Amino acid sequence: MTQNEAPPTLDDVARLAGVSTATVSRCVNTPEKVSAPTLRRVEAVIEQTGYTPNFAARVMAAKRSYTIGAIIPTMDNAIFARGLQAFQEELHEHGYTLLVSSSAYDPSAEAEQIRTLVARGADGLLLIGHDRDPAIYDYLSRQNVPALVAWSYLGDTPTPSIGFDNRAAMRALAEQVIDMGHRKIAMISGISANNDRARLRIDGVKDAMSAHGISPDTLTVEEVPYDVSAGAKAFMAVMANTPTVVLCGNDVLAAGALRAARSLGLTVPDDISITGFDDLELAQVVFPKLTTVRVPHQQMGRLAAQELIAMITEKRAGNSTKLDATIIHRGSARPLNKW
Amino acid sequence: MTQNEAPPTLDDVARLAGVSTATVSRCVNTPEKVSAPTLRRVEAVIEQTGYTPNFAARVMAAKRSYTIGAIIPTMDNAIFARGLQAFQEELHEHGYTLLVSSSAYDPSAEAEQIRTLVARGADGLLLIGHDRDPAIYDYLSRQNVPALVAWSYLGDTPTPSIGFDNRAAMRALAEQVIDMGHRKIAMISGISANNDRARLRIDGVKDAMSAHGISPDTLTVEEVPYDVSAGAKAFMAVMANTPTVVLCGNDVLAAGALRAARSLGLTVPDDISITGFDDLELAQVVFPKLTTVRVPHQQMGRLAAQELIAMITEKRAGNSTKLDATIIHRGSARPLNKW
DNA sequence: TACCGTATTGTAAGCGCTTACATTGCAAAT
DNA sequence: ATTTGCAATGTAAGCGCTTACAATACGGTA
Repeated sequence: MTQNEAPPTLDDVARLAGVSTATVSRCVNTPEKVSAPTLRRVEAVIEQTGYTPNFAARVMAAKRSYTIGAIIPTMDNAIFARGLQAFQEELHEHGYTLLVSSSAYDPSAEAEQIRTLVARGADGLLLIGHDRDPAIYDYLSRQNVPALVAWSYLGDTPTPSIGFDNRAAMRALAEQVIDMGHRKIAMISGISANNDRARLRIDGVKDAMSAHGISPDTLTVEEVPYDVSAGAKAFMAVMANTPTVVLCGNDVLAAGALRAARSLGLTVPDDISITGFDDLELAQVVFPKLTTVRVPHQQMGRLAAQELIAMITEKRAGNSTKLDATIIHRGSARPLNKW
Repeated sequence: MTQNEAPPTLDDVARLAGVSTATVSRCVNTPEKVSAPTLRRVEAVIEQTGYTPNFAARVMAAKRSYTIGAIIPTMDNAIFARGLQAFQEELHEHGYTLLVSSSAYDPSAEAEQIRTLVARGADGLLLIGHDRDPAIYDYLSRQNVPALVAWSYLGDTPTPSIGFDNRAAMRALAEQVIDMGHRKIAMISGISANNDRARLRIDGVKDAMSAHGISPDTLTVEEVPYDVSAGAKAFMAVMANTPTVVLCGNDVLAAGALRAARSLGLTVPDDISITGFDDLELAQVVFPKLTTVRVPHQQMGRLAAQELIAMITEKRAGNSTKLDATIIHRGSARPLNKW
């Protein structure tokens, strides 16, 4: 059995094809610079030996890895999956590879992952949200690694971002709910520390309340991790204040709230309205289907990839783009009709 | 502003600390071989310069990357998320980094990803399921990269695996359903081509039918991609044969089936029983909660990590482990009471 | 006092690739 | 026939690190 042989190197290929290493390298990277006969001969040898370029060596010599790193807060639920999928596809079409790691919403884990990805030669980084130690941005600029923030658009940030206005989106949803007659509002939010998305969504609700003459102080907020059971538990907690609507910072939390409501014998939306955020597939799986905010995941992912690649190849600062999030009305919220 | 400077290298550190490059390398990798004063001095310089070892250079010189690659069929739904999370955690505790990529259930994409990960110097690979071109296994053994299969345990495979017996698990569930009196059975399966898990689950149902004197030919099978809408559509299709129970190859498909049932005005489980597989979080979010097969995701992930690390460090063939999957009864299936 | 073993550090040879620069060959221009 | 320009190829210098081996220093032993 063929085994334990060292894998073929570029030198091996060069020797077997009777050309120099430079030529083999050209065949692999810039075939248009090689004459047709030579190219054919070299490719035959590559095929026959099963040669694969050694990535580490390539990165070292070229100082370019064609690799983009992304650090997302979690892989556990689908929040980032669709956007990341689109990001990855777009990258792939441009010859880049995506390296993903998850930080479990832990800032220091995130910092470590960022260092790891940079050390691995990532040409650029995708980060989620703006909230993080400024030292990280310093480090990145010192290492000359372009970074792009997604999932959150803020006006004037030093690091460019492709995202939507979490605050305005949540405000829009809250205003519609208020227009339905709801006044006693509760919110189940993700943990807002180090998470601008969560924080801004809470702010958005308060904005809507203020704008409609409802004191934001009357908002009951429960902050919990983004998982179904936590959402259910939080629902129990906020119900102590007898709200008529529970706005959730995320569909996963809303799914938990829905489950808790059912277990309390409450019918949604007749007894209580519940809304989500993100429009994950989950939103249409639960019953009733969730009224929620649709986030342009795919578009965000694709644009982020394009912008990041442009930043890398054109060696320029990135441009931010604000995308629109839209309210989707489904069955989980309805006008209040008992006064 | 400090910018555009080349990041500090090991040579820089050596010069600033007044030692040789070998000593700096030792400080980083095997500090116990360096005298305390030297170590202190070097560490101070590292701290002060913000030196991070260049990963590519390290891999090249050491021929060891402390990186494990995993190629999963999809990140789109949560099927592999929990297991992978556990895998990653266990790896991390041993100083390894995980590189994940998804093949979108496409064999040739998978093959490409495998090559990519090997070229990147992965010390070992985690693969999902056994079904793939033998040439891939050849390639891996030629490149001397250990691989481990997860999510499927088959008796005597050349490539070791950590998983459960998909066939037996599905058979067990099917037998319980048959014991409930069901005779007209339909199945919504994932695409079985190149997917032993899907295939074996179908086989498991047929086994159960045969064992109970029901002709396996009467099983209606609909194969669709693993997503909710596909599950819903497939449900419509299998209902043409008026089954009393629809076994789904996966919770995601079952969630789709549930949704379709509701849209047809059918009550689950009174009008029809539906079961899932995997026991994802989703299984408890839908209504009614799914009767399903619990897969030991976490345990599988952790064990896989341990075994793979052992294969790498001890340079030995891997051992397979068979884990147990258990049936979880919740509300989506019930005994047939109308004869 | 001469010698040895051990602990610590240094020297330098690669690891497999890319790429600036040098060389070669040949058709077109003079 | 000589020169020029360009396309194709080769030469060789690194990229930043690890590690086998060599060198050194120092305490202990005979």
